[in-house]
Amino acid sequence: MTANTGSPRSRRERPAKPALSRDGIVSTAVGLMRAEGLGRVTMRRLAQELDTGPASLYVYVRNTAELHAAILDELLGAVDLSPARTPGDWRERLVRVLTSYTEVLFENPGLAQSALVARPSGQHYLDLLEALLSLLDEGGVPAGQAAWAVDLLLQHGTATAAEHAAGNGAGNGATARKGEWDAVAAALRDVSEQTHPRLAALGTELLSGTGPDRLAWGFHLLINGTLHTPRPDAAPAEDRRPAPAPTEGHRK
Amino acid sequence: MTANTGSPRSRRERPAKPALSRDGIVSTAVGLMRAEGLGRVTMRRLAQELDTGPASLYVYVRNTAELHAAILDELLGAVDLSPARTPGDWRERLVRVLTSYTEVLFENPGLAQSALVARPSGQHYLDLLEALLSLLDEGGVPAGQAAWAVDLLLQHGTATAAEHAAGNGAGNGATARKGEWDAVAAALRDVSEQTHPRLAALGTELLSGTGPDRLAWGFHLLINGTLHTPRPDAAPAEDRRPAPAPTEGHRK
DNA sequence: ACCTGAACACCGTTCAAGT
DNA sequence: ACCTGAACACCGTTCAAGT
Repeated sequence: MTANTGSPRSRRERPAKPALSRDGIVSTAVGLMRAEGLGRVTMRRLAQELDTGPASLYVYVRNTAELHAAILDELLGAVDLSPARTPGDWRERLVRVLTSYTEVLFENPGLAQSALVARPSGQHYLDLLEALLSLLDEGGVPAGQAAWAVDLLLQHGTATAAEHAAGNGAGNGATARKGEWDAVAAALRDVSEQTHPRLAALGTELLSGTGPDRLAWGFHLLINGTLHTPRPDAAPAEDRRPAPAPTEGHRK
Repeated sequence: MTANTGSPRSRRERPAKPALSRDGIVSTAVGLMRAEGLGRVTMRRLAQELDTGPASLYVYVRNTAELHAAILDELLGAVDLSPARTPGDWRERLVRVLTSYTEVLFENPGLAQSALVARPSGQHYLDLLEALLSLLDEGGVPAGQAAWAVDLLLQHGTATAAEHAAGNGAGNGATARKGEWDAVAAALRDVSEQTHPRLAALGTELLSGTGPDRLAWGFHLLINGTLHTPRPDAAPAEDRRPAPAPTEGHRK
């Protein structure tokens, strides 16, 4: 109801300068990112897009990190959570959700980098957490382990996506990364059998496998590890229940 | 022998401007970082420190990412690899090495952030890889799994350290992070039992535990997971050896 | 060759002042 | 209150020109 303020006199081209609001700023930021890449989503460029000065944005957003987190939460709306509610092997479904999450970040590795530092805390992020916890519960993972494991699972996806960032968005990505990759590959090739026997034996095995294969392997490894690793604070003996009675569907 | 060039006439204060070299640049960068934080290790500031213009640095360093990677490799010299060569439980020793790695990065979270994108490939990094592989081998982890697991283990340490970065080095860190953390905590507190039952049930359990406890738990989880997760490409049936004959010391 | 001055095209954030 | 012009204090990288 308080939406259409302002006079009917519009400013030339733009479809009437919209009033500033946090949501408006974030959604303009998302659009700008889709159009020009994260590297161009700066306070100054964003302000320009909103036809104002950079200082105005600071009324709604604390800093650039918070802006990035808000953008990310918006993007997380595209994560496919449906596997959490369909039948089938819970591990496979869990990996599907996590892969979807990672794919979203892969499209903007720069955001993944930000996500490690400034976590989102919006609606979509909470939905994602809930879906993951629900799948872990279905798999019979004890609640305490699940609570800590979610972080690890998301961390793996986030970090893997972040690894593909280079510079901050614009085109130079591929070239720069090739340089870095070759550096590691070259270092491994030139390694001495005397000083680094195991490295020499494994050779390029360290860099083998496709991205998706390694990502999925990592998720499976984390899931298996979770099932096999009780928390260090697993309650003092006196307070521990007899046997943590496996939840329905334990180990399938 | 080619070291002391230049005339004896020194420039006022500085102990005679040293000739530029990649090593000199990197070690000056390390010093600058120790003195003023990673946020001040910029091409311009570094050039100033070396008494030259920023353009000169590009003769020796491709870009800022490569500079950061070189700095990191230098710092990795401080990682304690001795547990790889002492007796005792291999898992504990493995975790000790990984913890030492993470601690080095914790002192400069900004570098951890860089490390995800621009991996080091220098001497110290190779030494670290060799030590980790040697411990995994001692634990009877099949070579293929070990080759992939190393990345995951280091990724966990790197990402955990990177999470503590804020801004890019200078003081504002603590304050900024507190804001972010509170945001997640607040979001979790206000979650609805109807829409997010599991989140509501777990509550602050998700954020429980000390940093070191969670870090170590993560490492143990990864190690356990590695032992329980064969690689997807584990060789076609025809080419597979009868039974991967456990290496010496399998499962201790 | 190796080195660099100067320029190009930008940044985040703050604050005093306006409406 | 909400908004902003202008300033402060910086950036990475390139390139033509010097030695």
